[in-house]
Parts: sequence; structure tokens; C-alpha cells
Amino acid sequence: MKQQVKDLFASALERLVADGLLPGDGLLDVQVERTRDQRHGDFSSNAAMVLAKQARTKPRDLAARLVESLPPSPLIERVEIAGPGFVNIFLAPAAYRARVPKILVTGPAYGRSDVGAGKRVQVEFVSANPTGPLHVGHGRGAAYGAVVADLLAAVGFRVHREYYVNDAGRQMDILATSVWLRYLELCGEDLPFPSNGYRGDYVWDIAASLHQEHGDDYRYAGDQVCAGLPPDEPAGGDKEIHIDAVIARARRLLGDDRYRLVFDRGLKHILDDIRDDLSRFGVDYDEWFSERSLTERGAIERAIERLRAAGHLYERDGALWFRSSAFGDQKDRVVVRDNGQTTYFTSDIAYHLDKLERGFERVVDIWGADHHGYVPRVKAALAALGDDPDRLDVLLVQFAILYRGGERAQMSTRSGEFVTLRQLRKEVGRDAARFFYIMRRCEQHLDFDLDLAKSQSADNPVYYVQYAHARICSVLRQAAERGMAVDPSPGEVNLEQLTAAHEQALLKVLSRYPEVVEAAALALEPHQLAHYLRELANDFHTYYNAHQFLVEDEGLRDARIKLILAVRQVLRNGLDLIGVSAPESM
RNA sequence: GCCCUCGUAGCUCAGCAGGAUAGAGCGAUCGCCUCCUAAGCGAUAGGUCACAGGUUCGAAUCCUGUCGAGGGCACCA
Repeated sequence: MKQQVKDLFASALERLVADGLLPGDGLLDVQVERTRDQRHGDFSSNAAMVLAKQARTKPRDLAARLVESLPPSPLIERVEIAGPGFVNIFLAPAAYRARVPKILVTGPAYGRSDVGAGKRVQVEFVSANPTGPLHVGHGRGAAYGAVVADLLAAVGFRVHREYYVNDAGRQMDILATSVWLRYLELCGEDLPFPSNGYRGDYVWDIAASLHQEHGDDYRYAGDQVCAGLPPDEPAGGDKEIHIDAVIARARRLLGDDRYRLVFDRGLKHILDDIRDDLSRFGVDYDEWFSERSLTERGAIERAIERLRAAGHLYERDGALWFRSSAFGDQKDRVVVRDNGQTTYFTSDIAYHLDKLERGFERVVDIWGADHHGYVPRVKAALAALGDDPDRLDVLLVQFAILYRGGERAQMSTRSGEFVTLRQLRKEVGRDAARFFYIMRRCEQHLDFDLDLAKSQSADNPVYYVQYAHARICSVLRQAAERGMAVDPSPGEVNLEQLTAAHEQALLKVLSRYPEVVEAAALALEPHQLAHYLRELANDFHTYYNAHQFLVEDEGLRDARIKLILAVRQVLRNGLDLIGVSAPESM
């Protein structure tokens, strides 16, 4: 609808250019906005004020010429010039009424568009280390990423959802070693557990399955495992040095193949768990991309070579550095350590290079806000390799803080007592979790009120929106019970009876839906959609309280039912996009 | 110390590619079911848009600085 109005302005401006009133360049960005105030009409353009200088005219005079040049359209009832030079558009009531059949015909596709023009976009999100179950912090990234991906798909992008599996790092070695130590305990060995190891129950589970399947095959005597290790922290040592030594010991005793087996068992177990968890949360991926595969395919070597060839690497203190500071980073970064190992950052360069090489025109990364320091260096790497860093959008999602009974719910990581995403789902349900996670802008800290998320009241925005949907279904059931025919055909007869203020308001909100979806998608901001749905539900509830739908007058009844059918369709479409169910009854 | 994000009603937040009198929800106060689900609706009160400058027809929105909150500054991942 907005686009149609925009098009009218664009052709008006073209005429003014043809008349020589305006220069032909720089006019492409016509600004047409929904008005905030009814009295200013439905749409408003500031074009005359913006262009007055170029036209060497007063804004109001230019506005007048602009209005004269607007092509006639059945969409528009009248146009007026207001204030310093705003052109205000009042739409014809018929234009709004026509929305109802449009929505009923388009159905689930109402709100979808093709502004993305089939461009390929990759959305990478969650990508938590597979060292344990997902916690509530990951949940926000999961919900946010899933909705961003769905929004982009809804406006015509070809979306590829991807999870980057950090299956190659030191944290994974710590996990593998933790599993092995627990396994040894199950075998009856008595050993101390490193303070830096993973202590969650899931580690015991993995160890138990290992033990069940392989018996004592991986068993070594406790003193053989512990002999000569540097002391752990409680014994006055360094926990990092200690755990590294334990890892090295595990590798030596088990040998590469058997160590890998333990390692992969832990990896697979946890990854399966994460995949299952996310899937139950309505979050599914097209690809689980293995970091290890980058090494195996030589992608990391290739990335280093490309940087070297481009002259952006140098050696210092025995390490190989990338001159990222030349591309906007704070300081240069190490790419190959003095011990010959590459860094996490090196993998990241290779990974992002790989993304662009796979032909994605745009890449969206969704990271925890604690990783924000990495944005400049990854962009620096892309720039250094001649790629456009603006093809990469990084969304930084702030942490979610849980509240229960007005108190901050505690969560600590290593101890294994953290609140997992699974626990949260169990407690508040998938719908509430999804909705709460995306109702705030990602840069905002999220106060997640567990009591509110569970409450079945109007205070709870999830129930509020869902209730509107259920109410409409209920009205239709009532109609059936009373033997009133419901005609879902999209005809326009009777619709001119929708003259009440509440009906006008609803029609207007319904007409805005595609614009909201587009704006939310392009800005990568799911919360816009959540806010819209609340507003639509509110307008419906107000209407419900003010008017009876199942009235005696058949024409009026038909019109009202068609209207609420349209409302129901838009509620469904919107809820579906944010991954929340639309219940028939509550 | 340097960098990033944030600062809008008592609370939680929208609004920020500049636009007309700054909006919601919660909480507070007062109302609304003989009626399709009251898991609902209406009304009232509530603001120096952190502060100070600047840019211009116009600034909550853009720029600079100050203050405050959070986060990041590894040859960890």
C-alpha cells in the first residue's frame, strides 16, 4: 500500500523533472511515511521540503506543484498541503476495504514479498561450543536468529541457516578429557577431577555410555594418569597449566585414535542434544558447519596464504601476525602462534572467507554481545582480502537476565547448575520463550520475567496475542452453533458496511502488515513484528468489546466476519513468523 | 587508559536512514459482563527524551564533549 503511494509520488516527481522544475538526479529516494496523527491523513511526504532548495522554490509552492502532478488514482480520496510543506494523503475508504478480500485470497502468503529478489543470505546463529547443553543465553540467539532468518525468507531472500560447530578447539579437549576422567572413575579408579574440567551431569552420562559399550578398554591406573602432573589450582598450581597437562596425558596414554574416539563421542552426544533441543524450540538448520572441516580441507592454510600473498602478514616474536590495524582494528592479531598452532581468529577468517566463496551475497552473524570485540577484526580480514566488509552484518545479542519472584535467578556456568534452554522451555513453554526472547531489540538487555511468561493473563503479551486468535475462532464456532452461515469467500459485497471507527482502525492496521514484515526483515529486527502483533490484538480486543459480530443483519454480519477472518489470518501469519503457535481455543 | 553498546513516564520498553502536539505495556486511580471466552475493554494521572554545546526550516533521532550503566581490550575459544 505504501509502495503504491510511493510510486504515485515518484511519477509526480518525474513530471516535475520533465518540466524542468527539478534537476534529474538524486530524486530516487522519495520519502513517504505513515502518519502518526489521523488528522494528517494516512500517508505523508516531506519531499517538497527536502527538495525545495534544489528547486529554488518555497517548500509550499513546490508541494503545490507536486500535488498537481500526482497522477489520478482510485486509492486517494484527497490530498492536502500542511505545515511547512508536508503533502498529506487521505486514502479512499474503498482502498482499505479492499484489504479484506486481498488478505483472504492471499492467505498465508499475505505479508510476503520479493524485495529480497532471491538474493542468497546466510544467517549463522547460536554456534555455541558443543561442550554442554545450551543455556538461556543461547536461547535468545536461537530465537532471534530463527526469526531473522524467517523474516528474510518471507521478503524473498534465499536463506541458508547455519550453525558453526567449534569442534576443534581446546575447550573440546577439556570436554573429552573430562569425559575420560569420569569414565575412569566409573571403572573404579580414584582420581582428582581438575578444577577446570566440565562437571555437569551430562559428562557422567557420556562417560557411562562409553563404559557400557567399551568396558575397561580405555582404563588406566589412577597413578599412571596422575603421576608427575603439575599441581591444580587448589593445590597451589595453575588450573590452565594443569588441565593442559591432563589433556596431554590423556592423548599420550590413549594414543591418537582412541583419544579421538572419546573426543568424538563427547562431541556427538552433545551435538545431538543441542540439535534436539533447538529443534523442539522450533529452530532448525540447513547446515551444521564443522570447524575441523576447515582444517581438513586446507581452508585455513589457504586463508593464511591469501593474506600473505596480499602482503598483510608479518612475523614478530616467533608468531605470524595479521596487520588488521591497517583495516580499522584496534591492534594487529596473531594468526599463527609461536608454537605453530593457528588461533581461533584464523579459523574465523577462513570460515568467513568460505561463506563469501559459497556465493552468499549477504552474511548475517548473530553473536553474543561479549564477542563484540571480534567484529572489527573479522571485517578487517574481509577488507584485507578484497571483499566488501559491508556484506557482513553482525548482530550482537545482549544477555537475558532471568527473574523469578522479582529476584534475579542465579546461574553459574562451570558448576553445571546453570539454567538450560531445555529447563526454560519446560518451565514457561516454547511459545512464551520465543516471544519474550524476540520482543526486545537485540542490543537491549533482556529482563526475562519467568513469572510473567507463565502467567495466563493480559499482562502476558504472548497470551494476549494468542487470545485474540482464539477469540476469533470461538466466534466462528458460535456462529456455527447458532446456524449462521460463514462465507469465507473474498467478495467485497457488504464490506462498505464496515464504517465504525474500530473497523476503520482495524482495516488500517491490517493494511500495514506487509510494511511491518518488510521493515522488520530489512532492519533484522524481529521485535517490530512482536510489537505490531500486540497492536493488532489490541485493536481486535477493543473491537470485540465494542461490537457484536453475530448480529441479525446478514450483510453486516457477513462484513464483520470477513473482517475478523482477515484479522485471524494476519495474526496467524505473524505468529508463525516468530515461531509462536496460534491456538484455536484457550 | 582505549574501543563498543546503552541512558526516553515510578518499572519494562517502542520511537532514532531528522518531520507536525514523544508513544505502548505494567504499576496507580476510576469505570465496564442479562451480550460471540473479563486470559478482555475504556478513562484519568504520569516526561527537562541523562547533561551541555553544535549542525538546520525542523533534533529523542545526526556530530562533539561530559556524566552514568554494561561489555570488550589474549600467541583462550
